[in-house]
Amino acid sequence: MELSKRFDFKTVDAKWSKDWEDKNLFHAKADTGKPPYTIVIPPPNVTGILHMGHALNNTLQDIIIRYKRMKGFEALWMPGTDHAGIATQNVVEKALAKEGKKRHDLGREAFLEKLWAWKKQYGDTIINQLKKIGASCDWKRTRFTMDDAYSNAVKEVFVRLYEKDLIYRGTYIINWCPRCHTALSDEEAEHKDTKGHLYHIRYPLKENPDQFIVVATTRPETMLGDTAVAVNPKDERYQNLIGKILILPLVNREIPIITDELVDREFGSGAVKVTPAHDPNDYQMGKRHNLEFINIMHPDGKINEQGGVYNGLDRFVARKKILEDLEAQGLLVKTDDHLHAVGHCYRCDTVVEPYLSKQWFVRMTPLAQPGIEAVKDGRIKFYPERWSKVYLNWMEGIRDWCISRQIWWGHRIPVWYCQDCQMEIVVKDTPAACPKCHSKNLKQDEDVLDTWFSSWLWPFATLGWPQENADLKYFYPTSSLFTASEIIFFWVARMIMAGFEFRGDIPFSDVYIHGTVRDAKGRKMSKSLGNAIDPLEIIEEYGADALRFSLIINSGQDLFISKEKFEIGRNFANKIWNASRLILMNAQTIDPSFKLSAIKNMPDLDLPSKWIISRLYTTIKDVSDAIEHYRYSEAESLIYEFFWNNFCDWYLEIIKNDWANPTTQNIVFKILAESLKIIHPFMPFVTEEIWENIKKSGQSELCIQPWPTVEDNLIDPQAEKNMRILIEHIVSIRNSRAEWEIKPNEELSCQFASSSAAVRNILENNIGLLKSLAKIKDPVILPSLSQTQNVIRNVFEDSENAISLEGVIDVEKEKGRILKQLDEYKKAEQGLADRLANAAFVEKAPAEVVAKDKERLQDLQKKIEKLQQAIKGLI
RNA sequence: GGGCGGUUAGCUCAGUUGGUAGAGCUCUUGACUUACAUUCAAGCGGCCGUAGGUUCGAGUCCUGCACCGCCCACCA
Repeated sequence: MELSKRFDFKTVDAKWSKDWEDKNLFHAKADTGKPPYTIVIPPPNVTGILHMGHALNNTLQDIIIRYKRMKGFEALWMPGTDHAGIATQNVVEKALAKEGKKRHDLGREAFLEKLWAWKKQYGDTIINQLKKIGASCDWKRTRFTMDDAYSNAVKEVFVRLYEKDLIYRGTYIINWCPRCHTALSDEEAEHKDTKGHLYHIRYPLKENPDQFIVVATTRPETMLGDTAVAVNPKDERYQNLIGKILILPLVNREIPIITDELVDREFGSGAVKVTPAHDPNDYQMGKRHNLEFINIMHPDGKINEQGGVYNGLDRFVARKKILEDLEAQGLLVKTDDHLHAVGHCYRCDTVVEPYLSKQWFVRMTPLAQPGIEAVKDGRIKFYPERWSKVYLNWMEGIRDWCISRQIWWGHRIPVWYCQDCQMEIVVKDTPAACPKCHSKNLKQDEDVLDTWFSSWLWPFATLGWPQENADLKYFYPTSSLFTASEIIFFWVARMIMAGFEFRGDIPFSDVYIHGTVRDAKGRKMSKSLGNAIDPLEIIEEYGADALRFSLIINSGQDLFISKEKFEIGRNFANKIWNASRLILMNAQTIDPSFKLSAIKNMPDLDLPSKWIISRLYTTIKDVSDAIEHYRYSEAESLIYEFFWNNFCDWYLEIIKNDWANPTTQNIVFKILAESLKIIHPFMPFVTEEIWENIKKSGQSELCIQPWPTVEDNLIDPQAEKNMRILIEHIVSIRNSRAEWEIKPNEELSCQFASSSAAVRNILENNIGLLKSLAKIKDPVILPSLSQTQNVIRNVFEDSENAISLEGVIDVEKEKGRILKQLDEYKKAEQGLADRLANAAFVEKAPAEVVAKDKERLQDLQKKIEKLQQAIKGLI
């Protein structure tokens, strides 16, 4: 048994990915008798490759699913990908554009073929990348949101909601992306603060063209569609103008001055131009006042024939031209700088246009109700808890969801229109004839559904719904969901609604919201900014374990990542590897039946062994607890501290000369084995590889080993405390050695001085350890400098090797240090004394606290006394 | 305009029921001690953003303020 000199993660990672998959170790079956634990992956888009956010997201899921698997759950992690409607269509269109083609050149069918080819390629790439980071998904179950079975679920849902009158079709103002040529939901329009201008424009009165009303607008081009001007009914300034007719400049349309509560008297001029077809507020006003709705734009954002001379101009070109024309006519009063929120397409960043069009909507208010209650009463919990507030705010003010998209890649809306009687037929499968007039002249709706209209079914559609099969019954509801905060509205909230609507229950009980991965400057990582660190590059250079460990240890809140941050993971993997090498080199006679619990209470077991065993189980306990509470970075810190600082830096050093002892070998070996188990969820590859070399013959892979159980008698707080005292003294001896340069062959007598008999006892019982680790023949315990002086004087006084203390100690430096320390002690002493003199404190504070303070005070006084002596000795 | 998060060592961050501040990196000093230089030993370095309040005692609880960041929102 021997490990190679270096941890060769490249071959090791690939080897275990393959082994786990070949042996089907992550396949979960229904009704195994074990309790189920289920996670569904947030399906990555098939647009491209995995980024750092995916690496984080999937590592978090992998940690808990590996943990639960080892804990004895039937752990299912459902993998898959999302067709990501607009996003994917956009990237394929871009690729097509390079060939100088547009999607309409190909036609719908041929274009969709291209998309499926793309999906095949990138879907596979993404799955492979997930495997590379070590994701222990049930790969045989890999789903895609446009699989046949999945599409069936989508259609089922559409029909059901339609039949309950929760889906309707209507003409409303929606967010329109002129570049993607499609409607967007409210969530898909990202509002960004944008520097713009507020233009003040004169609209002349019909009865007297020399009289004006001034309106303020940020989008002057929309005036082509104005059908009124509104003022607040209480605005004194405009009382005499209400009801009068204006002549709309450039267009010469007659429009009335109306009143509406919506108008803010303070803003701008207090008069608003009303464009019912191009602004959501104006739309409301238009409805209220029965105004005309004039659509002035083509779907691509160019002005249409309603725009008169501006016909054919792009909206922004038209804006410029209109301003010039108004200026020329003396109608542009002034232009102010103005910061305002402008909606942008979340997929292509084009400025969205509020646009009047006929779309399909889902009525959300009735769906939201059970989802609100479930979070309020704790059936669904958010981690961290504060996100539940964000969720509830959105749910309580929810608005109807525009679900139709004018693109080709997606689930086609299952609605047919009879061309003869205009009947609207909503059914899952293509109808043969119109049920009303029996016409066969039917035409399917051209649109597809919002990509989230399929994603919101993910937790149960992946398990086979609408069929009530064994998987669904066993694995659903799922256990936890891991995602980023950006996705709460798009996906989490809607999954909860779908869960209740179609399964009558929560879809998952815990929602863990992790931070966003940013660069060192705090900017979001993105391809366009060029600041993205590719997880695959990190894997290539440092290995997947290093990537995982480093990401998680930084994952408390948002992550500020630079390349150097991955060194900690690389170094830790290296440490684990080398410690294992050392152990395998030295531990040759292992008793397979050896148990730590059996020897733990052996009376002659040395303190360090008692200590490390206790530390191991304390760590196991704390790590388990941290994982259960979604405190992953804390779990890693605990592991790191235990394995590196306790096990490697202390225990392995302590037993350095004791390898021949079979008990030592057994202990070390067992501690390594148990450590590997708890490290495995975080760093699966390196631990699995080492396990391969230390496991008993016939034992299976580490990833399906049981999680270590903690028996309370394995934890020994007293041993941990004693060892801490010992370590403190060893450290102080090391330091003093460095100061006084005592040569190795010099004999020093051993003297213990400690305020506490218990401590002295510990030291005396471990004199051997003190000697070996302090690396001098007889160690000197240094409670104070003066005492040390005495020791040294006593030893060397009569000897010809006597050394002068002044010669080896920098007296001034030492004095300075002691004075500083003395000062601190005195301050602390004063504080404590004051407190103890305070009658209220002694009376009100818990007795133990008072007692502790008294003890501390005595301790301090002793220390001060010693230091004062030391100072005398120096002078 | 509303809501949320942050402000602790030069940097990145821990700090879980309030009890005299912790880690990693950086820097400085020492060690090539054959498991590991992706290492080991040690040192330097903090009135815990600011002003108040509660308390015997506040990084920790309450209030105001400042700065940074995020989310939501129909002031055109």
